[in-house]
Amino acid sequence: MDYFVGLNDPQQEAVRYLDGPLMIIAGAGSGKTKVLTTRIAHLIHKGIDPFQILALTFTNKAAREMKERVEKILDNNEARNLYIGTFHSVFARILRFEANHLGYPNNFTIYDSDDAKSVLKTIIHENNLDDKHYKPSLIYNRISSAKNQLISYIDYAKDFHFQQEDSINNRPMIASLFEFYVKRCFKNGAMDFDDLLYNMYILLKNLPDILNKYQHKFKYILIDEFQDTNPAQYEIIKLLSAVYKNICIVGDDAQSIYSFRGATIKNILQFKNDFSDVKVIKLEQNYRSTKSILHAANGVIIHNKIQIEKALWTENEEGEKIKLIKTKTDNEEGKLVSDTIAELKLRNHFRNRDFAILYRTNAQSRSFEESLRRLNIAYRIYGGISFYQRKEIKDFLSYLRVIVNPMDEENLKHIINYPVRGIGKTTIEKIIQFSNQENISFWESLSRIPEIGFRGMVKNNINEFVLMIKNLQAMLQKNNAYDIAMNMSKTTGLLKELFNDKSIEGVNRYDNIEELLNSIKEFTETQTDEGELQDKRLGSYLQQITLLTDADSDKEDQDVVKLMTIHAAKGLEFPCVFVVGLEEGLFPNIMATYNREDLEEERRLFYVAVTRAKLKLYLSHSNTRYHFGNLQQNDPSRFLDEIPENYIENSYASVNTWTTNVGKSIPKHNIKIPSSGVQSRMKSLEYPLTEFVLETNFIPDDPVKMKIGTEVEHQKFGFGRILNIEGSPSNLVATILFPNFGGEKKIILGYAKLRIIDNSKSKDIENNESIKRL
DNA sequence: TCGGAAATGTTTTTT
DNA sequence: ACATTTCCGA
Repeated sequence: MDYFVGLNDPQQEAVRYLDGPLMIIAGAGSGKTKVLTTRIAHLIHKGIDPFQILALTFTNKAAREMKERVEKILDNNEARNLYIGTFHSVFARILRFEANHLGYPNNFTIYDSDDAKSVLKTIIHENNLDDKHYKPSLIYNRISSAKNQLISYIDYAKDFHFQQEDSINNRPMIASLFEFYVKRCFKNGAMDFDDLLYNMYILLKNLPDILNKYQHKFKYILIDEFQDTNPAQYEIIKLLSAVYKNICIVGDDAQSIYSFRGATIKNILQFKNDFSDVKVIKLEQNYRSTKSILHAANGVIIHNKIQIEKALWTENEEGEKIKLIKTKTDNEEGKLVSDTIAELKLRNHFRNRDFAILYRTNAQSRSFEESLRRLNIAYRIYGGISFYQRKEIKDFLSYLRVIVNPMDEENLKHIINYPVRGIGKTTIEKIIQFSNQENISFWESLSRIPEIGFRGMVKNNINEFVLMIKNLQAMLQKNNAYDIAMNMSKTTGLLKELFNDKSIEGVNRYDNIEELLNSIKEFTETQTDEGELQDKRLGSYLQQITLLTDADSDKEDQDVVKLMTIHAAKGLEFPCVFVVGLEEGLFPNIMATYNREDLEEERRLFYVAVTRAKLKLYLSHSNTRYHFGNLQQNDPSRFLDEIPENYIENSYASVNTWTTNVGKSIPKHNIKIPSSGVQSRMKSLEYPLTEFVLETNFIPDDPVKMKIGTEVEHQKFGFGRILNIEGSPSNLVATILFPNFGGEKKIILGYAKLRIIDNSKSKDIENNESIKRL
């Protein structure tokens, strides 16, 4: 067959080996997508019905691409019938169909993590617990991690490790909150992301008929990015593949970077033991990167202890050495990277789309945005707050969700008084009380207004609201998603409310809603594939929309520089890559430096970053960086030292701003008139040394006077004691213990706003020049 | 009960 | 630094 042309031997073998368990260890850039798609095409060519092929990917985008590529190879419509999607979207589809077996409505709502946290917040308050101690996000993470290990709230309460941890942290109520949360979600007819996996497992595990049905439906199963699956996903896969055992997993343990989401590298290491006669094929030839880049990557990953043995190699050119960019500040880092992009465009005729800037945390995008904008270079940031998380979009979708599933109390409460219609807090409280008392849902209570005792305006307002929702619900059967959304936006006054807001943000919000309406229209009008549900209704729309991410709305052909986290860059490749912020504490992130497992994952993350590059790779780090509005000093990342020296070029630095005259170029007293916010933050601090006196003019002392042991005061951190001073005379760095502000901090004395408090407290007004300047 | 001011939290990564 | 939440006065 001609689709074998261009495949190397192991790739061909991986495509041809159709029956029985197959594990493909596919190094970075080894053509694994090509193998997967060709394999699917080959299966279909061999007569396997596409309806019987299930392929699970990590992102919707990967799924879409895979389908397109199979279509291209086969050059017919057969690929349309494939079951390709993410774990979450495929399972959501199945659950939507089978929901009744679990006692859920078919139109169940999917809660994203914001929805889930907001439900948790309510529950925490209902239990009279402090949400400072029982932080919703923390509770959510605990519950999520339990569900990803298929641990129910009952098991959780008995689980030794969870209980021990909770008790050490003095949070004994988590198990109980877990129970409340699960029951509330169920009552609301809602599943969170983890439920899509957990409930899928329960469905298969507890209902043999259904298990049997899907086991036979999916005769051939393929799983991409297997190293990033969690135990729940793996157990489901084991169940589904138990009859035919035609399971093909593709993964690379060196690229496992999602353990924080419950993924475990154990799955890939365990696969060989869990299935018998596993065929293992390694794809070790890299087609993506230059020798320099690949060798550098290999040189780094070798520092990890836990890994499957493999030797990645390439026939590509040697290429240029990797370039190291050093800067003084984070802004300069942005500037230098942008300048380099501009220069490369000019000299080497690269286009914007050839560049990617990859960072560890979303917060790092700012300086690059600014500098790119200054040079008029088009860019796009991926991740961060996605379109669907915007307030106006959430409000809008809340309405649609309530129409589809009025049992969803969370969304119902969200919209009942928006736009304002005179149903206030106390009214809602009363309704909640009534529903608890009668053991009915919030929505059901709304139809029994006289019994609660509402009369007059309140009664009318509620009745009007209920009638409006009911009218919209009446459309559900006959009308498509767009018709209902359009109708809703008019009858609820939502569109009008936004239209009347003529502020810049208001106009923006209106535009966003328009865009959303357009996307709904598109959803109802596009011809779906036969394999998909031919379901243009609102419920179907809502279920898929929650599972979309930023990357999924990518307009492929835009000529823009791409900015994203390394996590988001997984699976992608770019001619020129900048990996930025390579500093201790940031990357490896401070949170990941406490044990070997986390550090190794961090190193794998770096490996992923490096292997995104095809031709040119730049690594940058900055001496100082703002964090929470404070200047911090960071050492270069240890990962930089791990790159073999002969592949990296150290000389690429902004020498003029870096090595020389650090002290001279910076004003000695970098004084800011304290903002009121800072003052009030100080007020709440208590420190035994001295009573804090509120001051409007905070004049720092000359750092020269500060010694180890000196007691100082910082505008934000409060009082502290200098534990250590190091560095060159022009660039002294002090380690200071701030008992009331999280302990030790490293502070550059040249920049710091510190006042000596054990000598004098004199308010020196003479230095006012620098105040005027600011 | 609303809007502005003050206080507080956030930054590790995401389906 | 920025966003969100809470506080407070009219």
